[in-house]
Amino acid sequence: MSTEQPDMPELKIESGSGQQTNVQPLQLGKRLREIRKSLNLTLEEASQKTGLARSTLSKIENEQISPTFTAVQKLAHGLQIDIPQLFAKPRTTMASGRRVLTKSGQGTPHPTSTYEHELLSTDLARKKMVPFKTRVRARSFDDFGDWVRHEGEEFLLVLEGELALYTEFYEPVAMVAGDSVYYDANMGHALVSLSETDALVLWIVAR
Amino acid sequence: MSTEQPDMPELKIESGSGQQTNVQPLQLGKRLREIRKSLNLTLEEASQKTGLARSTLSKIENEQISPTFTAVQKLAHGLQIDIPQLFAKPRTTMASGRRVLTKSGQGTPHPTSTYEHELLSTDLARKKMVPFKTRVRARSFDDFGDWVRHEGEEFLLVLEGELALYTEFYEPVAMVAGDSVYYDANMGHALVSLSETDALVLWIVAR
DNA sequence: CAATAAAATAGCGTATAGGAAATATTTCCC
DNA sequence: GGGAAATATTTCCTATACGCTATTTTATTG
Repeated sequence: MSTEQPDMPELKIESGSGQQTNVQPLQLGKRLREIRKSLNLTLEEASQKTGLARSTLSKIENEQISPTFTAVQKLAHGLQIDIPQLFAKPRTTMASGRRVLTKSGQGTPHPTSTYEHELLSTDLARKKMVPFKTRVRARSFDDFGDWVRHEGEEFLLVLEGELALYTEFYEPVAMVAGDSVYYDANMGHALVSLSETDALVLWIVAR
Repeated sequence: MSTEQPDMPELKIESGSGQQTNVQPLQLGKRLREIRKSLNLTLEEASQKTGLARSTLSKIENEQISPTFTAVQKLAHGLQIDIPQLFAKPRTTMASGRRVLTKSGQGTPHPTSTYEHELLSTDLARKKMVPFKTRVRARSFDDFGDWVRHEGEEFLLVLEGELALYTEFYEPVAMVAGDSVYYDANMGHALVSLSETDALVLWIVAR
C-alpha cells in the first residue's frame, strides 16, 4: 500500500456516476467467502474466531447448508461484521468511489431572508446527505412565516455563536458552539440567533 | 475521553436523552412477534404469507428454535420487511417527530487506536445519519492496517487542526479548519493529523 | 514435476430445526 | 360463566444443520 505524501489543498470535483441496482439473490455464502478472504483468514482461523467448525463454514460458504440464526450471529460477532451489512447490497468495491472536497468559504451560496446557506457539496448525484454551512440571520421566531417542514432528518452542529432551536413539539432550546442536535425534519423547525452577530451552524439534511 | 472544554451557560433545557441501548441480546423472536402483531396477522396468516408452518413461527417467536437463514428469508419476504431492519435496534420510530440534543462534550465516547469518536446522537434507532465528533490521533497512514471501507456515504468537516485525507482512488489531500469533503465510504479512506496536536473533525455517516 | 504441507471439502453421527396434527389457551358471543 | 370459534402451543416425526474426522484439492518448495 502506497504511503504517499499529501498534496496541497485544492478543490477537486468529480461528478457522480449513477449505477445502482437492487434485487439481490442474496448469496450469503458467496458473501461470506468474500469477507473472509478480504480478512485474509483461513477456514481454520475463521473457525477459531467464530466458534463454528471448519466444515460448517465451508458448507455455508458453498451454500450446502442454510446456517441457523445463531450461527449467523457467531459469524458476525467473530468476524466483526454487523449483521445488516451482511444483507446489504453487493459491495460496489469498484470505481463507485467518488469524493468532493470543498474549501472553506468556497461552497455554493444560497441566501434566504432568515438563513444564509452555503452548500458544501455540489453536484454529487444521488447522494444521501446535503451538507450546508449556514449563517443564521433570524433574530426572532417571528422572522419565519410558519414552521419549516420537509421529508427527511436533520443534524446540526453549532460552529459559532449562540442560538435557539425552535421545534414543533418541544420547548425551544438554547445551543452554543459545540452543541448538536438531531431531529426529524417533518417536525416544524426554525433557528434563531441569540447573539448580536449571526450564528454559524453546520447543517445536514438526509433524504 | 472528554478533552473538551466545559460548555457555556444554558437557558432552556432538553438534556440529551442518554440511555444506553447497547449490545442487543438480539431477541429475534420478540421482534418478530411485534412485527406480526403490528401487521395484525395471526400465526396462520403469517404462515400462509411466509410458507412456514404455524408451529415453526410459534417456536421462533418463543425462541425455542433458531431459524435457519432460509427461514429468515421467507419471513422477511412474506412479511415485507427487509432483513437489516430485523436486526436493527429497537423501533423507537422517530418518524413521530423527535429530537435529540447533545451538549458539547456530552456524546458517547468510542475510542480506537487511530481515532477517538464521540457519538453525537445516542440510540439512533433507525436514523439515516450517524454523527460523530472525532479526534484524529493517527499521525501517519501506516497507523492504519488497511483501508477502511463500508457501506454508505460520509461527510466531514474539519473543526480544528490540519489533516490529510487519504482515499483509495485519489491523491491524498490536505484539509484545514472549515474545509469539508463528501465521499463514498465504499472507497477506502483514512484520516491523518498533520499538526502536532490531534485534529478535530465532524464526521457524518449516512447509510 | 514430485513430494509435502496447507487448506478446503465430504462423510457420518448427533443435535436440532421444520411441518402435520393434537392439545391447550384465549377470545367472543349468548 | 358455558360453550364455540379462533388463535397459539406442544408433541412427535422427518429433514437438515453442525461438529468430528477422514479425504480430496490446492498451494509450496525442492
